[in-house]
Formats: sequence, structure tokens, C-alpha cells
Amino acid sequence: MGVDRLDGRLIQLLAEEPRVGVLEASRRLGVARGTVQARLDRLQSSGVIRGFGPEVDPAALGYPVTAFATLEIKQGQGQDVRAHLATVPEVLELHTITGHGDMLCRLVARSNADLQRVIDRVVGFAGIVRASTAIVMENPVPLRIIPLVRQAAGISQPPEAPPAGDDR
Amino acid sequence: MGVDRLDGRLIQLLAEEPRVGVLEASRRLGVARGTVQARLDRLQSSGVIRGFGPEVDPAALGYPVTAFATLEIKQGQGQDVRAHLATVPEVLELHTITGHGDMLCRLVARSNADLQRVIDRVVGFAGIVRASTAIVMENPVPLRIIPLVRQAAGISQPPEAPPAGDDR
DNA sequence: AGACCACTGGACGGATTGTCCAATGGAAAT
DNA sequence: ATTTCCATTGGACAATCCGTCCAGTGGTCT
Repeated sequence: MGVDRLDGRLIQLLAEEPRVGVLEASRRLGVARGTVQARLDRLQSSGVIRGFGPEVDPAALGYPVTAFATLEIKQGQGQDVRAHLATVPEVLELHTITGHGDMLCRLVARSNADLQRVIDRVVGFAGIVRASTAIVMENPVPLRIIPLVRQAAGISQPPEAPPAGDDR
Repeated sequence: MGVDRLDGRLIQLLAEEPRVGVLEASRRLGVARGTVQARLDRLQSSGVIRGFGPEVDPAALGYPVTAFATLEIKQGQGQDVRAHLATVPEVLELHTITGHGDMLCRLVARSNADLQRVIDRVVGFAGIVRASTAIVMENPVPLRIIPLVRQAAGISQPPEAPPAGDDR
């Protein structure tokens, strides 16, 4: 039910060079094309790989400001608040977290000033008791999954950060 | 610099059905193939579309628990802490946020018990003064970008929840 | 008017895809 | 040890798509 090394290497390859097709992948991995196709089908049908949708950069769309808002919800208003937040385009994701009816959402805005507008729209809804916002300044580690895939597949982590002489 | 309606529709189409090729997309959108190719090239070179990497589900890899941890960093230890967190596979993303040397990171773990191990590894590093963790219970709005793309492209939002008048 | 640019519709060869097949290998079960 | 099961291999096939040219058209800006 997990992923083995070949799966791991395949996912890694696809992540690094999404353009490679099944045929090219089979050459890179040193296995038959049919094997790669079978693995890919299995990875997708088993849900490990959800899909290959385009990764859009909010900043390039004109929304360079990202922020995380913690919302305190009034008891019993959860459903309504979720529905409300789902209608706000600037809300990129929403989680319910441990705590007294708390939620955490990721927001984007055109500018710091615009963020105020977004927040007003987000919290301008009955059921939201309080909100605290944290603006993102830097993103040292962008959303990634490869290191986890490698670990799950039993592939040793790449010598990226480790200082000393790397490739030689 | 932005995206127009055609760009928006193209991105939306690619997000809904990643399998469609350039040719099929041109048919769906009602434009010439060359146009789609030109738009795609522009969207990618301009950075709006970063790529088409596989979307991997951590849960399917055996990491069904997600959590957000807010870390308070000791002055001047930022770089070291970042390097440290970057080596932890379970750290899916890391942000520096407003506040006194605060950071916010997304973690995953094999179980609630395993989360303790992950947190210990994360905070087990000089420079991290304090950490508070919030476990994700539900994810009402999974990471999405289409609504924002539609807004940026000037496409009216889909009539999903609100059947009649918008927000009134 | 002229220049510029995006889009169109078409063409080309090369490459890839989805889908079959039989044969091989190893591992688990009997 | 023998059988069974399954993943992998290497090959084949037609159909399709890709990357890349091209000339013609329409709209827009100078």
C-alpha cells in the first residue's frame, strides 16, 4: 500500500521535469515503458498522485502578499463560516484546527493595503468572533513534497544542505 | 502583465483536466492550436504557471496528520533554524511571519503520536525559543487557485453555492 | 498610412501514446 | 519440489499529438 523505490524515483522525476513523458521516464529510470505506465496508473488510482494540475503563482497574478489568519468561530457557526470563506477567491485554503472552534486560513492580496480589504471581507460575517493575522515575509521552504516521498520510499535524502564537498 | 479571459479559461481547463493536450485545449477553447501554444509558453515563461508537477497526497503516503506550528526564534538564529527545518522531510513548508522572529510551518506525521516525534525533531534545535502547534482536523477548503485566477482574468465566479444574487 | 502584433488555418516529419501480446523472472502458496 | 500468481520485459500496431515552420488576416498604436 505504500510506495517503493521505483515509485519514489518516478514521482521525483516527474516533479523535477514534468515534461518527460512515459517513454522518456522509462528510459531515465531504466525500466520498460509498460512498467512506468503501470506504476503511474497505480499511483493515480490509489490517490498518491492526485493529478498534474498547473501550479499557478499568486504573485504572478498580481497577488504578492500572503497571510495566515486564525479565526475564532462562534459555536455552531462552523458550516456557515466555511461556506462564506469558500466564496472569497483570496482564501486559498481553510483548515479547522484544534482549539475552541478555531480555523486557519491562507490569504493572498494585491498589497498590504489590499489585505485589509480581504480581511474585512473575511471577518465581515456573523459567526466570526475574532481574527488575528500574520503576514508572510519570506518563504524559506516553499510547499514541497519530494523529501517526504523519498523518506516514504526509502530513498536516502539528497545531499543538498550538507556543506562539505557534495558531488565529486 | 496580467492574464486575460483566454488565459484564465486555459488555466481553468488545465486544472480541471490536466490530461488535455494543446490540441484538445484549442478545440475546447475554440481557438487555433498555435494560439494555445503561444499562451501556454507565455504563461510559463512569465511565471504565472510554474509547472505541472504531480500533486502528491501526504495521506496516501502514510502521513494523514497535518499540523501548523508557530515557532518563536531567538534573534539572529533565523538562518540556522531555516537550514535545520529544511532538512526535516515532514516540514512541508516554512514561512517567516510578522512578529518577533516568528515562523510558521506546516507539518505532517504518520499519527498523532508520531506528530510528537516530528515536533521534537523540529524544536530540538537551539535557536527555537518556543513552539505552539495546532493540529488540522478538517480541510473545508483544500489549497485552490482557480477562483483567484477567475477573478484576475475577469471571469465571473461560478454559481456553486450562491444561486441567485451574489453577496447581498 | 504604415508598422506592429496576435490570431488563424494549414502543413510537415518525428515522436509519443494507448493498447495489445507472449515470454521471463521471482515469490508465495500448496 | 511443484504450481500459481503477478510484475516486468521487449516488442508490435495504428492513432494521435507535438514542435515548428508558413502566409494571410484583422485590429491597434504611432
